[in-house]
Amino acid sequence: MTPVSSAPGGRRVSMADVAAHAGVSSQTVSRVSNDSSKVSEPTRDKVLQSMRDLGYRPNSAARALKRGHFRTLGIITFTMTTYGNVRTIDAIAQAAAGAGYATTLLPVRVPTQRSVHRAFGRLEELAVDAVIVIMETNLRDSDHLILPPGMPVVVVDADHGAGTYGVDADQVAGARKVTEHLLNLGHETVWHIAGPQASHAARRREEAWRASLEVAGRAAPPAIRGDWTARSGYEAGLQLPAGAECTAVFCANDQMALGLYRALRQTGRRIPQDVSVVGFDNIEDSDSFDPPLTTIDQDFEELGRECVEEVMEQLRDPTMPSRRPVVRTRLVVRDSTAAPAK
Amino acid sequence: MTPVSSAPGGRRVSMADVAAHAGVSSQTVSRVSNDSSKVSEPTRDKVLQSMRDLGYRPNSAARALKRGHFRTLGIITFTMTTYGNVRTIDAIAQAAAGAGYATTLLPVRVPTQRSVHRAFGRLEELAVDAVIVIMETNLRDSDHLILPPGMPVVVVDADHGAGTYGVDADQVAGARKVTEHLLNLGHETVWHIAGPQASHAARRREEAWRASLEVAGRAAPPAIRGDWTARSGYEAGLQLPAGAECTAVFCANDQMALGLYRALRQTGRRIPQDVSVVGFDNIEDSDSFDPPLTTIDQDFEELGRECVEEVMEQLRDPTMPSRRPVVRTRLVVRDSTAAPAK
DNA sequence: GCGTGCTATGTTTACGTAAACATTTTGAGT
DNA sequence: ACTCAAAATGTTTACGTAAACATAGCACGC
Repeated sequence: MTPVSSAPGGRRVSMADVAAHAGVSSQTVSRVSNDSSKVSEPTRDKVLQSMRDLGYRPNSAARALKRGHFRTLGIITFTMTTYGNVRTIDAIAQAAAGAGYATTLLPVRVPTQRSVHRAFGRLEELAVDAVIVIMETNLRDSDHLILPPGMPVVVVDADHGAGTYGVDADQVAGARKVTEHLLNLGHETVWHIAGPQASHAARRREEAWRASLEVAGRAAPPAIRGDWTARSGYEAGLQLPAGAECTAVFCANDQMALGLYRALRQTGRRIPQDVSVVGFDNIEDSDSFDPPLTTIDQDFEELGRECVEEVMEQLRDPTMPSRRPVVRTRLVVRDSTAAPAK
Repeated sequence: MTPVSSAPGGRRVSMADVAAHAGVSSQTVSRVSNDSSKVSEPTRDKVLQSMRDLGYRPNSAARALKRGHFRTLGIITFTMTTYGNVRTIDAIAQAAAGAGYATTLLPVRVPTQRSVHRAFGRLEELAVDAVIVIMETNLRDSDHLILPPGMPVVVVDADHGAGTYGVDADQVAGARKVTEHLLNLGHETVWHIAGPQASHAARRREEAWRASLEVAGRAAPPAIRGDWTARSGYEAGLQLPAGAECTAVFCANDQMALGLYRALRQTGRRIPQDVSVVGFDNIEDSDSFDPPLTTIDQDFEELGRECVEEVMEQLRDPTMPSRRPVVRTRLVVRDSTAAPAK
């Protein structure tokens, strides 16, 4: 028999339909559909058969209404074009799935006040138990996170005030490790190709780079600003001074480092003999750059796990303060860094 | 007054609570919450004020139950590590958002029979009106898409039988354009670094490459198989014969082309003077490869739009057959291809 | 002054599920 | 056979919303 999938009247098949078909009460159908304990073998089989016959599919809306939750997390994200965001989203989705939660994407195209408000407005409608915001980009002050009241929120990668839940990678330690690595190799100073002004991560990496140079008593050259893309890294690279003045460059991400590679080669400089290059992110491709790129590895899986962990914490007990975990970063030394030529 | 966010009894604030607080019926609250027409100005203000006072947030589950839909699409995806998948997911999410739909991710780690079944099982529970499956990887026959009955489905990037809804990029035309471009430049034949055996897209690109060579009466060298990663492209590149025997290589994606660049340079060959290289995908970075990569651009935005379009079609009228749209591909010629040395 | 028709609001009900409680059946122990 | 507990199943109800229907108020024309 092929499933009919719609009850008399054209409605979707409900428990009541299955119950009638199997000659039991709807509660028994419910039991089979859920615990499936406390139901005798023959009854269960009968009900399961009826479910198949009718093409029964539980109504998630009714379930959620009854249970009071969706087992679904929302992710507000401004872009999926940067590597870090994608990895973070993926990691969150995996971790959430592990905890039995699905993940709903709420893409916000441009971080203007209007679009953010609209997105957060739509959140009200969303079938979601909690929200993770991947900030990445600065909002103007007036846009400050106006979230639905009573909705647990975790913010990733943002300057957040006290009282909010947040998770972040240890950008500062990462940038410090880069700078120290290069100075230890004997470079006089380190140049920096920064990410966009609006990005929290970019700002923190830049500040940590500058601070590390200061601690070491070195003069910080002016930062050159890119926009995360390889193309902007290429253009930034063309602005670097030629000759011995610039022997080491720290790129705020690996993609810009790729662009920098091309700019350096085009202007006749070898990596690492003439210029050492370090990236940030450890994208999958970076070990196949030519030469393989020295970079900072961020543990996105852990970041995702921590996000989900924080959310779950908040769902369990909304009064609990955030642990505000910081995910470690790790220097991966490959072949793009070396001591400067004498 | 700060919102209380919970009604007497600890429950979330409901319409009834707002209604009581504002001294109106719950239906009036519903009207304000929805159309907001047919309500007098003073009443509306009163209700809105009560909503704010109590921190009212509509219950999406109850709404969905009443309305019969969630305005949410599900995406089943096997990996978010390949560029194409991410772009597709992003495009779908954007297109869905444009149509007023949210997007729920359902990541399936390994495409084994068990995990797929489990995921599709969880789908039953999912608060979703329809599903888009980004196949990408072959399932073993026994795993064939067992989806909940009555759930609209669109499959991307798969060999699908008749009767299903599907969308795909025109892999064949893309691969043909590549081969013809290289032959037209004067190359005797074209080598191929293929994607993994299990991938539909990889298989179709490989077949089209081989067919194009046949049509031109050229012998097809053995395909070298990679796994989409830059590292595998590097390793495949090391297996290419040295010398004039191999002057043109078509990589099944851009990342493998990046690895190939390194292998070629390492074995003393220049691009494009000694070897021409073509990729597939036109990833954002490929114009910053050194040299900028000739590749095939896939219009992922259109792919995403078409997916959503197909889903909407099916939601409107489940009996309608699929248009089975095919998204165009475009050859982007940059600096990695040239005529072979004489 | 009295229907007539409209607008604003209230009342009832149903959506599909599952908890809580009620009842029946089963079976083990005497 | 009879008691009693446990297991299996049934009945009632509530979850929060919104459609459908009902009613009250009010302006307007004759």
